[in-house]
Amino acid sequence: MLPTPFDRVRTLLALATERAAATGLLPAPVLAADITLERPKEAGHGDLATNLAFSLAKAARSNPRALGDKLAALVAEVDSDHAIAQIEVAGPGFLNLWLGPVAWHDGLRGIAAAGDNFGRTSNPAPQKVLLEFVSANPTGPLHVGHGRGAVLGDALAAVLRAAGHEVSTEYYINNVGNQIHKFGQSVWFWLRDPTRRTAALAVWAAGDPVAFPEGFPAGFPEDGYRGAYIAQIARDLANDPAMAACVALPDWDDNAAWGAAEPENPSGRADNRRLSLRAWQAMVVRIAADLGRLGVRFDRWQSERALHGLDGGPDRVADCAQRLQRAGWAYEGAGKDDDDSDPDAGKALFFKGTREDIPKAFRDGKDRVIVRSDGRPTYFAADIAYHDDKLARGYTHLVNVLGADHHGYVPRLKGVLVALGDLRRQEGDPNAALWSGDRLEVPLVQMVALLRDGKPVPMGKRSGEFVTLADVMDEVTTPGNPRSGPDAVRFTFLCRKADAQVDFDLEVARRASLDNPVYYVQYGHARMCSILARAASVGQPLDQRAALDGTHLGALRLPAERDLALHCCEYPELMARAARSREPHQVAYYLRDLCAAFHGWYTQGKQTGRVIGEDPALTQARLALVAAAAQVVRNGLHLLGISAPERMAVLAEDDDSPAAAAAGAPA
RNA sequence: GUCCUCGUAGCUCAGAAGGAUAGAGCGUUCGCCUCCUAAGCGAAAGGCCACAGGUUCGAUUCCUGUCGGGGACACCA
Repeated sequence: MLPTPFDRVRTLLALATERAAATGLLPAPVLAADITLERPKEAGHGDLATNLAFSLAKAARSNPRALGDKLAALVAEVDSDHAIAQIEVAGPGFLNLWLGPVAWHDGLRGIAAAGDNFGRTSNPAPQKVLLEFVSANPTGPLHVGHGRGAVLGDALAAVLRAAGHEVSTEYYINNVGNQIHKFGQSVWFWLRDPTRRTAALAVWAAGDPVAFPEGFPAGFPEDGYRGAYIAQIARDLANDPAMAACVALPDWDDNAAWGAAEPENPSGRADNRRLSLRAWQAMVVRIAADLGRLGVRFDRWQSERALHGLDGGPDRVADCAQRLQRAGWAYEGAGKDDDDSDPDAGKALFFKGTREDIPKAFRDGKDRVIVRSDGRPTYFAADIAYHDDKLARGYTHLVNVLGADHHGYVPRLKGVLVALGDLRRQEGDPNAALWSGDRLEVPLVQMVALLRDGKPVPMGKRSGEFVTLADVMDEVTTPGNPRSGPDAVRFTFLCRKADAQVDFDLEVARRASLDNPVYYVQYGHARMCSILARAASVGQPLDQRAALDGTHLGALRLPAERDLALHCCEYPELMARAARSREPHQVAYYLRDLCAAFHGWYTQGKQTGRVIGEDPALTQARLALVAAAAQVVRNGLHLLGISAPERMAVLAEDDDSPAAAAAGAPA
């Protein structure tokens, strides 16, 4: 594979530092991978620039400019191919360099040769990453906030894979506990009263989710789930013969909150249990469908029930809790529920997350309960077992994409990894070093504020009224193009870094216009494709062979052409950066910038000569450049899970009717 | 109260392993299609990078504090 100009220059600079080290100018050479190279914003600063002389000046006991001069001379010595046409020391000590034709020509040839794989690099030190994201409770449909986490996680997985890491994705299903209990109970309420259910569904169908004239139906469980979807699940289950026995029961006891801790009543009433099971499974199916529509698929769905051994197999949650206690990381103690009223009550088991030997960044503010005084394990206990299992499976990096409202949970989880490491050391596990707080990274995803035409869309889970991810995709999809909705949702989320709050304006996302950046990039790709198609239709199709060989590239003379080529060649650089910082949004910004560079060159061509012209060599050279740009944009869009259309339908004219004009006029 | 996070152009946001004159879109103003998509391009205007200290050759970037926006502080998940 042909090196990109970036790789090539890095190699040369590294060679130069080797020579410098050999002559005693530097104490040690620099690795190519450690050299930062950038495309300067300023045209006069060369094609590429590096701050290498700054970073080495101190070690060389020299000043950056003097060192830069020497490095520049050494670079010229080692550059036998003339990949670098000119190199100069500028400003306080930057090395600015201009590329020789061979360097960027080879870059373009490399893109043609790599094709759909351009941007994927093999990594000398691949990380084994387990990426957990979404993991929303299966007690309700996904909303936009989940959608953001889904898009970010999915794009991050793609970026990491492209950068040569080994990635698995997982969704953790919290199918045990109080929330599942409430959820099942809520479904049960509607299931056993068909009359009221039908009436309620009619109210919802009428369009107003909270318009119950007499208030929400009496007897509905306190803190139950009040959404219409609950009644819909009940309706779907109503004809299931297995549910019949459940309907007649006087009260609700699914015991979903249990682990195996109470042998007297280990599993609740079978009929209720079956209902809960059906209900959350139905929800998981719906969640998976919504995610699938968004283009998000998981390698694995991890059931919390399985960790508890509720579906057979060992109870790994209890096992972890016991071992932590044995190792001195958990203790039985008194908490707030521990009063005099019930002397028989057991003691809760606390994880000692406040221990001084936990590094401060991973230390919790207080000890947390992992097994309640009644013997039921908490969510935290299950998560301990889950993360223990993740590391036991050999992953070197655990990445959990979490909503920012869960940030308080992070230190506790990292503290647990420290404890598990110590535990394994005590047990003599040779792999104990794999367990440590810094194995876990938690990119936090900020909230999404949903707007419609600049005004907030009210959301509130308690009232049962909230806008689902599916609703948003529906609203943002343009008729005739089912991909448009998911494309717009994905790109909108990827246009923000994760830890910034985002306003998602339904109107803007639906609009096929410039304030919707996905159209800008897709249009760029379509325009490139239509040029290539046009060339073929006028009898001058791109000569693939010549593009691979770089036969005609010498005909490209404009600075804008070299810039565009170089911009394309930067794609793998960008990918490595995005992977390292876990920031897929960088890809979205890169694509937008690349398209802007292309549009600029294209428009300039109306003066300086269009792509398809009289000179066959120049035409071929420009077509090769366009093809390379199209390849990169396509690869980037596909990486982000967004379609890259080859043509886009021309939009209808704006509505210039008097009514519209009047509406926009000042009053 | 403790902790986390964000404060960059009128608006929405990029940028930073410390580096050259801080960028883009929208909005405003002025230009550019006989043409392979004007869903585009060029230009102008718009900034004490919240504030105050510190670290050093150099800070919008790192550290500390202050002030603002958001969030978290359960035997919920």
